[in-house]
Amino acid sequence: MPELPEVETVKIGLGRLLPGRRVKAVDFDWPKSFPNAPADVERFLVDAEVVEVARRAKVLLIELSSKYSLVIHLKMTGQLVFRSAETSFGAGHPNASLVGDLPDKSTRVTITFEDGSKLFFNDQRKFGWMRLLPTAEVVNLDFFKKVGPEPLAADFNWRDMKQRLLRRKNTSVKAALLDQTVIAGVGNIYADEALWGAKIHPATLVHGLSDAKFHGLYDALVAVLRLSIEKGGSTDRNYVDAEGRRGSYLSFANVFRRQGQACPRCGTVIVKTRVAGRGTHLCPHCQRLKI
DNA sequence: CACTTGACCTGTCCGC
DNA sequence: TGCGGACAGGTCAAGT
Repeated sequence: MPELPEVETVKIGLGRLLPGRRVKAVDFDWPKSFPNAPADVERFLVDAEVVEVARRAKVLLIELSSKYSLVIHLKMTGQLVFRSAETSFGAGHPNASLVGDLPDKSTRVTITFEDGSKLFFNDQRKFGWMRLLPTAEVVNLDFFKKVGPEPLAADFNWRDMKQRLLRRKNTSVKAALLDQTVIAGVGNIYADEALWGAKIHPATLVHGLSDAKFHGLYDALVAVLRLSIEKGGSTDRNYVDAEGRRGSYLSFANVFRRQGQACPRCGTVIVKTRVAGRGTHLCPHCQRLKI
């Protein structure tokens, strides 16, 4: 669920909150959520200071003064929520967190800083993970070696996108968009939204797309990602920003989870179906499948 | 090699 | 009301 815009929103939030803070203690219980040896955590995380927060694809990187970095993937239900020592927004406060008292039963890792503030890694479904790695080795992770280009990079254009997608020419365009080795950061929400924007049926085979469609898909994807970042990401079940607040993008969505409602463009009822093994939302009039 | 499906988890919702 | 099963979605491993 956290896709590129959600992870970017968390990155921006943590980038404002964490740099300069020094780690005092780390608590974790679920080994899969944080598989590092306690001795390494003691040596390279405790007493280290946060230098910078970055993002690549859907992965967050918290760079530390120890020359190690925390590499974090939120997968579907992961959250990174920061609480200052005195945070206590009452219910009804405009900045009230959606998340209650922490730690709670989905808290997998708690990082306490010297000033008493804390960073909680919550993950209901335990698919997400956090790893402590030498910063220099991050680029050597299989994931980083294989992951595709950032769709919002200044030098990424529709021709690059066409070329990348054609690596999966015999599969559906939706499956190709979701493939992180093709393009980084696109997940189910933004794949559906971009395909609606470009008037392409998600099951269309990549090799069946015209240049005009590739160009339109690029424009639609970039537009939807930018809009969502501007809105603080999606308002979805588990996603919250670094301060535990919802985003508002989903209220701007045109098809995602809008089955049964009218297509904003033509009024046809939006349907939900299954493409590439995923729940897929589309307008049967605007996005016709032609083989 | 290209492509598809299942596993990893927990919580929620739907039908009987 | 209780209960089983489908579903949610990111990624990797295993299967075709």
